Amino acid sequence: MQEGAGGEGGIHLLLSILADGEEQARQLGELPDDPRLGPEHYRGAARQLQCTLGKAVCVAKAIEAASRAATDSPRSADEGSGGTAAAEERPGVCKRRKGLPRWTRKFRVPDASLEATPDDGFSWRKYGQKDILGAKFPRGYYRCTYRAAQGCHATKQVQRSDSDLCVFDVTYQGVHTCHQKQRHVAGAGAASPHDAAQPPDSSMEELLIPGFKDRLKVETAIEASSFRASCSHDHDHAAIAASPSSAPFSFHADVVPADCCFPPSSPVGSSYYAVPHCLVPAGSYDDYTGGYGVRGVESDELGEVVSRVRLISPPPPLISPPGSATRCTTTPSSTRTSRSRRPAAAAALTVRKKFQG
DNA sequence: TCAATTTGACCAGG
DNA sequence: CCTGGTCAAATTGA
Repeated sequence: MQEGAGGEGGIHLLLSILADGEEQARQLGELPDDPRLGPEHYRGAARQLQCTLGKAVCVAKAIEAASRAATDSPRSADEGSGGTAAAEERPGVCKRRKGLPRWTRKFRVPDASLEATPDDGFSWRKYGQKDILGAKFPRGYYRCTYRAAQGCHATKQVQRSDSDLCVFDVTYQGVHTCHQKQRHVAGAGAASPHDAAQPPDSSMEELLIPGFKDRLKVETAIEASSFRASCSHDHDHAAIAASPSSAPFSFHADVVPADCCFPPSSPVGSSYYAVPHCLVPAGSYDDYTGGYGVRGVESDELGEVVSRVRLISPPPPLISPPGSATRCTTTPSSTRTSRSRRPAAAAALTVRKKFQG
């Protein structure tokens, strides 16, 4: 029941992008005929317009795909993949979600001995942990608490860095389609829709956590994103910056620039350049497997894209989760509803056990 | 008692 | 065949 992914929200976004494009075209037409500006000046404006149009195409495709998906079987990527039995019931269902947008963030804690794992403001439920070859620390697997209740397939993987015990690598996969209220960082500046659990903007922040406090209870609604596009003329990439400011973590967080803004430039044609990173992870500094593009976008991917479109578009009606006075979590059984009791601590406990033992 | 986490097993991809 | 991702029964704890 992913309600109308890419529906009205997507339309709004599309209209917004088109309006931007119209404005950019107007500005292009009004550029002064000044020989001092040089051709690059005009090319830049043209590129910007091209970026915007590319995004519009992507959003439109996403909307189209979403409407198609709504008429087809609405089953999402791994919804209801109940282990062996479910897999047997649906041969061919892939447990892994290769096509989903994926991006990585780094979280730094001030003290390596701290046990907590990064909290990005969303409610996650741990569903697994695994020792990874070559890694000193196990990787924790989390999925959205509202996976069953709201069909949200966002997941994340948390792994402590080998080289720096203060650093956690968090890999997000899929975007939140749920309506959970997202907490944001207290003391981290103005509330922002920007979210580490959403695909990153063009700056690919690395997040620092100077005051690694336990979950704070500041709630904020996901506001309409200013979702503005920016074109990198140096990279010939289009990227979207979803109101880059502070990330909504439940501890004080600073954002520092990372060293890389885009996926490595790939020798692909102009159609790839047009890949509006707007709707895809703009690339992570060390991991990017989305493979999105205007061309070859698969339906599942589009579903995620559309989901994001819905999230970032004019504020969806924020449905308070059951008992939302406190944050609720729901287990995959879809019958459980209660406050998260041991947020993120357990995984870290395991890490500590490993440390100690 | 209920819900979240842990952990071993299963499965698919490479 | 190895590895990573997921499932689900068992365990934990409020």
